[in-house]
Amino acid sequence: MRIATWNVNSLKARMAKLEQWLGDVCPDVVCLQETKLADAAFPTLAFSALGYESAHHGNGRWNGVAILSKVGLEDPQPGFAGEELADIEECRLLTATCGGVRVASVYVPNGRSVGSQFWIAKLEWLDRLRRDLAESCSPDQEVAVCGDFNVAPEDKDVYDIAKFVGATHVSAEERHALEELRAFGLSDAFREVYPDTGQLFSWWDYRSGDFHKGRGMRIDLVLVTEPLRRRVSYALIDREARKGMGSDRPPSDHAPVFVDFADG
DNA sequence: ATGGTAGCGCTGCTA
Repeated sequence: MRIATWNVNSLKARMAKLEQWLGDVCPDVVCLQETKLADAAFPTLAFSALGYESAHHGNGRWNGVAILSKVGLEDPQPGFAGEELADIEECRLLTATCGGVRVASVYVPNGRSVGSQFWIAKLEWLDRLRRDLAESCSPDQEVAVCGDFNVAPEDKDVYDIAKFVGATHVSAEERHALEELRAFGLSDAFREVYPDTGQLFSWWDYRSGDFHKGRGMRIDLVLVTEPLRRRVSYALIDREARKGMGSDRPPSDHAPVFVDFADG
């Protein structure tokens, strides 16, 4: 089973690219972030025509998460368990069961700057995700938490840690919150395949030509429980998909990431 | 270089 995650930075702007990519890479399950769509505008039929069931959780201009699946999609849960849909202001979490795996598509708040109210809210959101996971499933189950975490787990996940002094995405508090989430029993599937390799990034700032200068961060993660960790057979950050499609519109600022799991 | 680009949508916010 191939599980992918991609922050598309507007599904409307990226749909043609995504359709091409789905055909090229054939993932079984895809977690999308930053669809920037309301549920009514989500292209369910287009994905259906490509063989994917889908679920979406979005309310328009910002955020928005989705899951596509070729292996079934059951019990979709928008937001945190028990959270009233009407109370959700920012659509950042969607969970569903796909081919026996409990899959979560997550879009962790950016945090903007260390110490800001938005950064504190980011830490609280990560803690809530940790609690939600602990209450709704077990580390013995097959669980994959995939998405844009807006945290680079280690120094080797940024192009030059010296450039990030005092910056968000690398602070001790953010990394601690991610570690606490992982303490549930989650492994960074990408690191099962590339345990030590640096300079492998999933996001580059649009500005200053950072992609072409190799100035990026690895913040898009596939976190899996032990029954899945044992079966990781391959992983890739698809940099090719971060490139444009020739003369038309720009690419997303994120590259898709996928992980392959051997049959259990 | 306290800049820069992209998306949404029409003003400036978010990233």
